Amino acid sequence: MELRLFNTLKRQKQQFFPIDPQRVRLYCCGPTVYDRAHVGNARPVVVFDVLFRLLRHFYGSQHVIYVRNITDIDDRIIEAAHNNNESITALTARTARAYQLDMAALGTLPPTHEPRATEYIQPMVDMIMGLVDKGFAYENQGHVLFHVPADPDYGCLSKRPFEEMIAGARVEIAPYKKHPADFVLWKPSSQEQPGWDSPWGRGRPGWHIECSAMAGALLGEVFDIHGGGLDLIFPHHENEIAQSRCAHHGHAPVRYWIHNGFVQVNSEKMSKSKGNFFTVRQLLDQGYAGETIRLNLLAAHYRQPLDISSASLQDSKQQLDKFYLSLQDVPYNTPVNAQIPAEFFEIIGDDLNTPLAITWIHDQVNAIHKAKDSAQKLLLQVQLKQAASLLGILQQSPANWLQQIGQAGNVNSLDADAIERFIQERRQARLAKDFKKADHIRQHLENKGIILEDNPAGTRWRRI
RNA sequence: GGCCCGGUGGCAGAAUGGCCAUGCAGAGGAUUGCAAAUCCUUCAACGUCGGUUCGAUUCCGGCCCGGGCCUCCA
Repeated sequence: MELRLFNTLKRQKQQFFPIDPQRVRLYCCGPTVYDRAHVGNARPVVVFDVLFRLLRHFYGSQHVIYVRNITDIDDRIIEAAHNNNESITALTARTARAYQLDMAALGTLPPTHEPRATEYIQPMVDMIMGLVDKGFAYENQGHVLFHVPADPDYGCLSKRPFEEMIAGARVEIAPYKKHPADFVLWKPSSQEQPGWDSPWGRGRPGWHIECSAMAGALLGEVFDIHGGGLDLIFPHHENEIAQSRCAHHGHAPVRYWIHNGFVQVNSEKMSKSKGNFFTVRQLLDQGYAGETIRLNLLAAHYRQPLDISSASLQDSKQQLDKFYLSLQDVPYNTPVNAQIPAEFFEIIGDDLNTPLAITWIHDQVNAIHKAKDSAQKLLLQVQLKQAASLLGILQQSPANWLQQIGQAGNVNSLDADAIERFIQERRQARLAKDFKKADHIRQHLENKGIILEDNPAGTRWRRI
């Protein structure tokens, strides 16, 4: 399989070659755990999960190392803990756990490593010391700053001309900065603020250094793929590159940078600061299955903006219903020699074209319905499940989806036993040619969100 | 002010220099005791003005509109 990825560094698609096929390494910027994750936060996680699955399939699951950090020290955390009247450790532990549960609900695999920033303070301090020693950073008034003009390659990712970046820009002017673009590696902490001892006194790390330190510690000085949202290109990833390169013998730390577009609400970026967000948990509580949310997040190409709404979620749910309907009655105990068709890899390998992959699924579903014999049908069904596993969907039993999980907003109307009793009653009525009664039962169940489907083998039910 | 994206049928959303995307919705039909599911047929789009070309939704340029980054942000 050929995997091509759009590399932000080059602004074009490039074929992916790992540095070491035995150790394919990727890093994704994880959450700052001060609050629940909203749907926009979930997009890169789901996109990266597809990439992770694809790489595991291709290189072998034990040969892919995926790191996603948890930022558990940050000024927003300090503030939120203060507002909640809660300790920082309690807040971050609670929020990190919620994050893991929310992402698991979306069907994402846990990353190989999930390092916490507070567990990597020493590597950060070491890295900062190295930068100071080499003349890329300086201390001033208890702050340690990265001196941007010292790095001639600064701007290689965001492609911002250095001078123009300053002109008219809203950069923070601080008295301790030599240059307006210099950014904080380490800052002093007051008595109330959390802090760690360092050569520059008690303090805490700046925002960007943690990713450099954790990626360096777990993946090495140079690794394969680094991703995150479009909004991280500047300044976060630009600064990360600068720090890592200058600390690590001038080697660019990452070969392929990939960035996802935003989840939008009414054509505007979903963001905490705008307040136009909803959390993954809220959608789950409204009865949308995690798999529905996941499919919705994969319905547009990852670099395109993606509007999410009750209509788009409903559309995704309906598609999953349709897919699962085609997978009913798969005799899974029958051994099948099936492989994912090459055309599917061509689609998904072309910069993760998930919308086209979903179209492929529709085609496959259509072929299943038209299959001439049961052996061919089974082959197509197994292929479908295998291909869908790379997208992280369609892995549960159709009955489970159609009667429970997929219809979570409707599971309380009638329980399965009651439905079965109605079906038996209707069967008797039909045998007696009492169609009026049979139709009455059908209508009664439909009013409760239960659809009955008669077929030669009997009657099947599902929720809608 | 600087830099960067995008504008496709009623909606969602891909690909593509010349012919069908696909899904939902709509119309008609097949099937069904009635349904559901499924199948078949069908309608319909490429912001705008120029340029390149035998031919452009697709390449180039201007314009209009929307979004984003430059401050925390996935």
